[in-house]
Amino acid sequence: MDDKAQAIIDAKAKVLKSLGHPTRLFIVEELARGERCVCELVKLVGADFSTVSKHLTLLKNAGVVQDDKRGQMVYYTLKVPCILRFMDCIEAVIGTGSCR
Amino acid sequence: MDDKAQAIIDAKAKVLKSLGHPTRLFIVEELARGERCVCELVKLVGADFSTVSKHLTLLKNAGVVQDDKRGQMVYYTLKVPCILRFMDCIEAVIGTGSCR
DNA sequence: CTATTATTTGGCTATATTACCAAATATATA
DNA sequence: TATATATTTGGTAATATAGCCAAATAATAG
Repeated sequence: MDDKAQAIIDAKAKVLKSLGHPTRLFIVEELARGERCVCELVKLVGADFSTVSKHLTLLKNAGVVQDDKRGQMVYYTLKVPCILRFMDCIEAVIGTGSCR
Repeated sequence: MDDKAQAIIDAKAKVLKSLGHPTRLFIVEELARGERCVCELVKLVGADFSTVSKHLTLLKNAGVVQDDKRGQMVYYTLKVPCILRFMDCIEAVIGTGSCR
């Protein structure tokens, strides 16, 4: 397998891995219903603020969510709603395809 | 969140997590092309026999692949081909939905 | 039965992940 | 400015993961 193919596999795996944790998957499914601030997610998840924040950072780094700071709150939204339709969309997440 | 909802999230996360490793994702994509024995996958992956075997066991436990021993060889196949269309199919993987 | 091939399992080490607490930062309000 | 709220960052300990080697199993060939 060449470097490029390997890089694509790695990127896809990273996205999948980011979704492969109960808390993060829960967050993604919650965000599928609309944007949420960190504080709302903290309440829903029931974990420490810092824990939720780190999960969100990881999801952001994977390209799954994006944040928007308004005032003192940070609102997160699903960057790729199609992630709920999924494998079809992994290519789009990593920018090598389109999301239908 | 009640226990049942949590169990569903956990199961989905387990599937996603199983796919969230480059080697395992590679294996899944290779199996999408047809069944392969462990020895073939070992050659393709380029890792130790035991390493590949463990990845396969993990994928099997996640419900993503199934094995079939014929003679001295064990052939693996994708249990849910729709995993390549994906999120749509996660429900099917854990038996709570259908795969189109 | 012995040797060979295919695969899994056990053991071990290095690395990564997760979660919490405490501290730092940023913004808004009194 | 002092204070409160929202969030992130740093530190740390417990747990989980990944990969290799060696040994155990299973099936086949001779």
